[in-house]
Amino acid sequence: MTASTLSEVAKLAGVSPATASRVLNGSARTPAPEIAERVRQAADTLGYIANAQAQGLAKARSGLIGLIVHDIADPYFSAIARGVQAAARQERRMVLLATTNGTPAEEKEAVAAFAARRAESIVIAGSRSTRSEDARANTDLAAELDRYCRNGGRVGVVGQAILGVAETDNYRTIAVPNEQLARDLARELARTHKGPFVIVAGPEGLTTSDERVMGFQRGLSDAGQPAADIVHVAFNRNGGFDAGIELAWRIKASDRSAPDQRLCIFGTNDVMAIGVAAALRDQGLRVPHDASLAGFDDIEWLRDFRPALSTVSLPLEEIGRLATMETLSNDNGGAAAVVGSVTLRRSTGSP
Amino acid sequence: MTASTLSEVAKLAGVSPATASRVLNGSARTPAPEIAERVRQAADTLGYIANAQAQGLAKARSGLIGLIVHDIADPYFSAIARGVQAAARQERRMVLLATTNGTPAEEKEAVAAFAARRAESIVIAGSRSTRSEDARANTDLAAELDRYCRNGGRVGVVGQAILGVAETDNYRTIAVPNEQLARDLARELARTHKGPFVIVAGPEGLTTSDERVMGFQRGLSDAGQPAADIVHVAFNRNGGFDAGIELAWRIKASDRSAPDQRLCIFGTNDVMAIGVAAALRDQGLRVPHDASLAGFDDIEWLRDFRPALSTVSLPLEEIGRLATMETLSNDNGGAAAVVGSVTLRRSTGSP
DNA sequence: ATGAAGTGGGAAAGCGCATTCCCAATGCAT
DNA sequence: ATGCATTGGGAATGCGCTTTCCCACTTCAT
Repeated sequence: MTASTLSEVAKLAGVSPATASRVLNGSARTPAPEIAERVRQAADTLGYIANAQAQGLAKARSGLIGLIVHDIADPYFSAIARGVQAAARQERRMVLLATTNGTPAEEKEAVAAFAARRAESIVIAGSRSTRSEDARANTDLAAELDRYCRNGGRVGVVGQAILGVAETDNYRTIAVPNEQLARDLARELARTHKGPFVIVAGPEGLTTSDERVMGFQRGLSDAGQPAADIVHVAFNRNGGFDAGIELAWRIKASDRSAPDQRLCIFGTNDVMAIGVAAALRDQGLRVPHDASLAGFDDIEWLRDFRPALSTVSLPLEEIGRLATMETLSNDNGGAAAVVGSVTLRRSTGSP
Repeated sequence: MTASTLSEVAKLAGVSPATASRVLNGSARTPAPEIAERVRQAADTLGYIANAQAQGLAKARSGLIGLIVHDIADPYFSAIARGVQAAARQERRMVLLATTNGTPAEEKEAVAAFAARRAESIVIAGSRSTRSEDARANTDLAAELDRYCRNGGRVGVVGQAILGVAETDNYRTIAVPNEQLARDLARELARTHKGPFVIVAGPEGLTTSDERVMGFQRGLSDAGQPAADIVHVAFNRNGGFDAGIELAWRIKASDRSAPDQRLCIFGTNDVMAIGVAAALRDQGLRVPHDASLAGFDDIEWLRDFRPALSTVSLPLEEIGRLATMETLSNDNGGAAAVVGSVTLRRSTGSP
């Protein structure tokens, strides 16, 4: 590690480190053009690259943004990550990445690690959990975030607020209207679908899933339909597949030609819905012929899937971008709203 | 930013900063248990979190790994990123993320930024470019990497080596046998397909695409088939779609029932192939009925796509993991090899 | 001509930590 | 009882940079 230092550059240019710093790394004071040129020359010949760690120490600003996701390979999160990255780039920051598998305990660790690196802000994406076995870890996470905020860090949470964090101005949540949108979706579906509804949900206590379930049920109720059955499985493609296999039996046992017996399945996220579709196909059933199917998120990579999936479109990249800007801006007004929309496609079309 | 410091902890515990450092952040010397306990208590009540920047400065180690990808939302890269993240976590490092849209100029900037942060190693994923308009930027990138390596940084490149970088022990490339695998794929396809082949490739000069094209042609030649036509489009889903629209005309104009006129389309990556499929479907054509279709990469999220895509399976997550470990390990032996395999599915099955 | 205000460079003091070096205290063999 | 090695804590230095603060020196109004 023999990278050259500022004082080496200064010495070569025949100036003081202070002056070199001023010309190379910006400051309120601008040295004379002739001197500046000499310093730049010296820096160039030495291949000088400022040590951001030292700068961070001296300026008490790191230029770092921490991003916490469940799984970076999940298209939901990678879309958000793209937005975060874009915003960070625009604001001349770098992003630190942490993945947690969705466990609050690992989220807490990530926050601590980011705090140690003095990240200027932290963006947390991914559903919260209200399960009792996570209660302890959630409390710890909230405490860690509290501490981080008290020390001047800013945090932006995508989706739902994290329970127990003091609501300071440093802590913002980018609300995703999961419930409202699921409700809209249900109402929309109920207009044409007359048979029973089934919800393929994530584990109970996963807030995002719970909100979507609740909204969907409410939408059905709005439409005068009976509540849907709920199947709880893993909140991913394979969970959807498992549920799909199970539901296939039910579909086969019913009279599919009777509109009032035809099933409409709502997967609480797109990849689950895709898992359901795969399972049904596996069992010789066709969508929408034998059952309707809808998802949530409108994942970009799934749009070429056939039958095209009815879903709720969420501006994921924009959400990531928004969350990031929110943690960087000082205007505490106008909690920027995320707007999604019901997108009906073939998977809930006529059989 | 009022985070408490080591000396505050030390003062509260009634010891010197040196001692506090030794107990809290590990050292060859271990203070007495009774003292250690006191320090730990103090740290706890103050909510002390070590300043990683300061530690990095003092120890000349940052604990950072830089990851450079074209686009984090692309499932190819996000799969690799998952592997990098897993390895980093295992080795107690954090990952810094940079996206570059595939331009060498931005890659160079990312390397410089990582160097400034004193990242211990850098993993670069994504195809190289040999296009003449990128030549200058490539040279700059190579120079930047050279400098980084000379200063003790380690770099791991996924795919092809970057031209012009001095081959030191700090610089390693995780070779992906694109050409060999494409060749295998072509040979395998040629066993059953008797009609003409068309390659939907990325822009000329994109190394990954070029390698796959070359390998495929070689495979066809091995099998005694004439070389395939090549369509150059953008190396993404929309590029594939564009090519698909064009090819649809050709397919419609041919006698699809004649086996020796049926087209087999090779998209040089999976998302391009999906784009082609979407376009053909759009034009009322069916795969594999009206044409065969194959891709490359075996993207996880595309496996539920129907018709199931014949492709070349690449252990993307493992590649990311490998690249990372490679830059962290000191044993310079055994250039760990990536092994892929041809995976035939329905999209190239019988019409 | 003289003092006040303004310019522009350098010296020096940290930023928060690790680590070397020093030193007092202890244990042990002789 | 004496000398030597060993142990364990603290003082001090430095990592590479930013930023006050200070100090010539120049400019301008009076």
